[in-house]
Amino acid sequence: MSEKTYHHGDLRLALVNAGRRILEREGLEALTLRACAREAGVSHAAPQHHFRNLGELIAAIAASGFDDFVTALDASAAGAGNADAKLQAMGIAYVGFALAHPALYRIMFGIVAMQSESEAFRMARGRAWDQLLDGVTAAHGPTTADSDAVMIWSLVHGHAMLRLAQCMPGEARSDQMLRHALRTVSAGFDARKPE
Amino acid sequence: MSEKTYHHGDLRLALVNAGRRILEREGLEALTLRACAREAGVSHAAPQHHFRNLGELIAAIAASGFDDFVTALDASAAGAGNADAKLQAMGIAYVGFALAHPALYRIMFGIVAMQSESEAFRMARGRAWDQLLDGVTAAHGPTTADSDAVMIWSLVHGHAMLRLAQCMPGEARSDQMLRHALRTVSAGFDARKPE
DNA sequence: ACTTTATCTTGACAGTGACAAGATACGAAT
DNA sequence: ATTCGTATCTTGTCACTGTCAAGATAAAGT
Repeated sequence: MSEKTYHHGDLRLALVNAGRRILEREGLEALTLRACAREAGVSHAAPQHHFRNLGELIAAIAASGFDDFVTALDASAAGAGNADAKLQAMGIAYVGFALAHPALYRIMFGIVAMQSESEAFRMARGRAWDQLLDGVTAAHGPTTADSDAVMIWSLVHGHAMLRLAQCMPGEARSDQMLRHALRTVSAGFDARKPE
Repeated sequence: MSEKTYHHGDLRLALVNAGRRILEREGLEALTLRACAREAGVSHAAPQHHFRNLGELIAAIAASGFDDFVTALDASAAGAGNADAKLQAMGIAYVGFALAHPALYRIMFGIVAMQSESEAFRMARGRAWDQLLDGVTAAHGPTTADSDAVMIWSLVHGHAMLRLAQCMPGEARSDQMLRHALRTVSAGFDARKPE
């Protein structure tokens, strides 16, 4: 739909998708309002009526990214066995998503989206957090679930960011190092409650 | 020195310091070549002769940030008792530095500096990593020190980034959550080797 | 059918990074 | 000490950006 009419139909969505395409194809610095407008086939000022400024477009792209993110984590958890295996699988999938969509991932946790007041962005990000919290609760109980979830989130997020920043010594072994870290966390949780 | 002569004296350093001042005062998006030139009191094209492009200036600023970073971590470790306490103190100081200099910290781990080919940046970042590796080796032995160091780095880096992105549920308790995480990691390490 | 409103276009403006060409002053060689 | 080469800084320019304003077009409501 939305072919050559004067009114686009759903330009808002088209701009978000155009932005995501640009991100994958050319990276962060190529993501400009005008580039998105070009990619969507509209004039340079058309986005004004759907996003007050560049930050809001970026926030919308980030929200769209979080939707896919949650979907990917869900799928990985569904393919695993017990609760602990699900949590480990989510950790692997978390980093996998970041590595597969580096520019998008950076935007999802960047300042611009954060500083925007987009409610959709906050909701989408909140869903990701809830999903992680559920996974931790299922695997290690609700007692210190929020602290534990923050810890695991920190671990996988930090791991992903460091790899994106090419800080990792021994890039080849980094997948193995991630599994090592996830196992160690699990051991730390279990060591705490003798059970 | 370097008052009102035509030749500045050490414009390169002056630009880096100007950039850091702008970062602290106005944040990331205010950090432009022209703004640094203004802050240093030179014309808009003066930086060309010291940095080929904006990325190289940013890399130099990031390198300067890593220098201070290493100094701060060193100081925190010096103030702690045994090796494990030193490592914990470094973790706290790590996050503390990120929270105290959010814009600088983002640049230090951002794409722009990473994509630059600045050798000084890579060296400064390498020193930070070596310092962390030494701390882990001292506290938990050299057997899996690199994996363990990657894990701790991921944890504190992720924790810092998530707090900068205001992702933390319960901001008030996040310091406590950090200590919780550092203790859990330590417990995980110890649980692995029964000793 | 007419009006109102939302959407898109065209045009403009200041600010940016980068380049080129000219001005200035330091340093080295004579 | 003078001269010359060169590094440094300035001025001017260009394409590009985000944002605003005003006009054109089409959809929706009355």
